[in-house]
Amino acid sequence: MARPRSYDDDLRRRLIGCASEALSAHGSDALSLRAVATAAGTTTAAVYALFGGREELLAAVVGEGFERFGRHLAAVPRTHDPRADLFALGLAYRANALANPHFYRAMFASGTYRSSDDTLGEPTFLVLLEAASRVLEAAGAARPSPEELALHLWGLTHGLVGLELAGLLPGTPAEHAERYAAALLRERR
Amino acid sequence: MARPRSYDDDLRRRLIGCASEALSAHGSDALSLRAVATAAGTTTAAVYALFGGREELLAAVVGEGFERFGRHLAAVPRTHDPRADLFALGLAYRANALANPHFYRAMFASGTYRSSDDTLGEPTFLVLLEAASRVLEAAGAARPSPEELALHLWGLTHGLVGLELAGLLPGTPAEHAERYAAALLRERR
DNA sequence: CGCTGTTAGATAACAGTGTTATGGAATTGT
DNA sequence: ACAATTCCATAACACTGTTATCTAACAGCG
Repeated sequence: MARPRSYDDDLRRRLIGCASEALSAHGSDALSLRAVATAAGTTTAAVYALFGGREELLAAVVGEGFERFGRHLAAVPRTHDPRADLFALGLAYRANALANPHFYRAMFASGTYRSSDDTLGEPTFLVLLEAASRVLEAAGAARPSPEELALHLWGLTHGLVGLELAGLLPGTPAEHAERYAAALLRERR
Repeated sequence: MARPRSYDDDLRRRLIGCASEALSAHGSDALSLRAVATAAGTTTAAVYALFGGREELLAAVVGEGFERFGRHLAAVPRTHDPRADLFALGLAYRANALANPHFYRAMFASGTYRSSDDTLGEPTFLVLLEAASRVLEAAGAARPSPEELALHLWGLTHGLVGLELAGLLPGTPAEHAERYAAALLRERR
C-alpha cells in the first residue's frame, strides 16, 4: 500500500561523479553541496536523502577514489622479476598520487573515510601485499612477514608523497622523483 | 603627521594562542574566525588587519606548531649511542604527533603552511638531520648522505604516523606502536 | 592647545555555506 | 479511485569568511 523504497542509483552515481570532479579540481574544502547538486541536476535535499550529509558524500567519493587507486596500482604489469615489479608499483603509487593531489589528500585526511573493520582489506593495500609476498617468496626470506614489509613500504611511500604534496621537500620535481626512486631502492636488502 | 604603524603584538599572540587551542581541540575545519576573535577579546576585523585572513592566521599557527614540534624533538637527549638516539627521536616523533593529531594534520595539510625557500631549514628536520649525521659518522659510512638518510626516515615516520592518524592501520594502538618501532629498527643496516 | 592625517579595530552588511522543516509530485497496493 | 508512502524541490535558519564603513586613538605641527 505504499511506494517501495528505491533510491535512485543513477542520481547517486551522478552525485558521486560530480563531487569527484569538484574534489579533483578544487579540493575538498571548496566542495559545495549546492554546486555539486546543481551540477548533478538536483538539489541538496537529494544529498541528504541518499547519503546523509556532506561528510557521507565525501566518504563515498573517497571510497571510490580508493578503488580507482587500487585498480591503477593493479594495472602495473607483473613480470618474472618480483623486485622490479615492487619497484614499479612504488613509482606508480607516487605517479597516481601526484596526478590527483586533491583526491589523494582527501583519501588520507582522517575522518573522511572509514573502511570496514579490517583496513588491510583495502584493494590499494592488497596489491602491495601481494607484490611484497612475491618478493619475499622469491628471496626465500622468512622475515619480515609480507604484512610487515608491505606496511613498511606503504608508510615510506605514503610519507614521501605526503611531504612532497605538502611542499616540504626542497628541490625540483625531477629531484623529488630521483630521491623517491633512490629511497625505494634503498629498501631492497 | 600621522599615527605610526604599530600592530599590537599582544593581540597577535593572543589570536594565535586561541586559534591554536581551537585547532588542537576541534581541528582546522571547525576553526571559526568569529569564535577565535571573541575568545581573544576582539573581532574578526583584527584578524584581517593583523594576518590578512583565515588562511594566513592558520599559517601562523602552523608555523608555531612546527617550532614547538622541533623543540619537542630537540629535547630528546643525546647519549653516547647515536643509533639509540635516532631511534628515540623516531619514537618521540610519533608520540608528539599522536598527542596533537589535529595540529599534526594541519601542519602537513598542504596549502596551509609555506616555509621559506629552503624547506630543509625546518627546525623539525634539522634535528633529524643532525641525528642522522651522527649515526653515519659513527658508522663511518659514506653512503647514503645524511640528507638522504634523514629524508628517508622522515618519509617513513611521517607516512606511518599519517596512516595511523587516518585510521588505516589495523590493530590496537599497542600493536601500532610495536610495528612502528619494528619499522624503525628495520632501517638500521 | 587645536588641527589634521593616519592607523587599529569595532560595527554592520553581504554572499555563500551545511543543515533542517515543509510540502508536493510520483508511484505503489488495495 | 483511493490512500499510503517515498523522493526530492522549496524555503527557511544559523552560521561562515570576507569586505565596506566608520569611529576612537594617536602622532606631528602650527
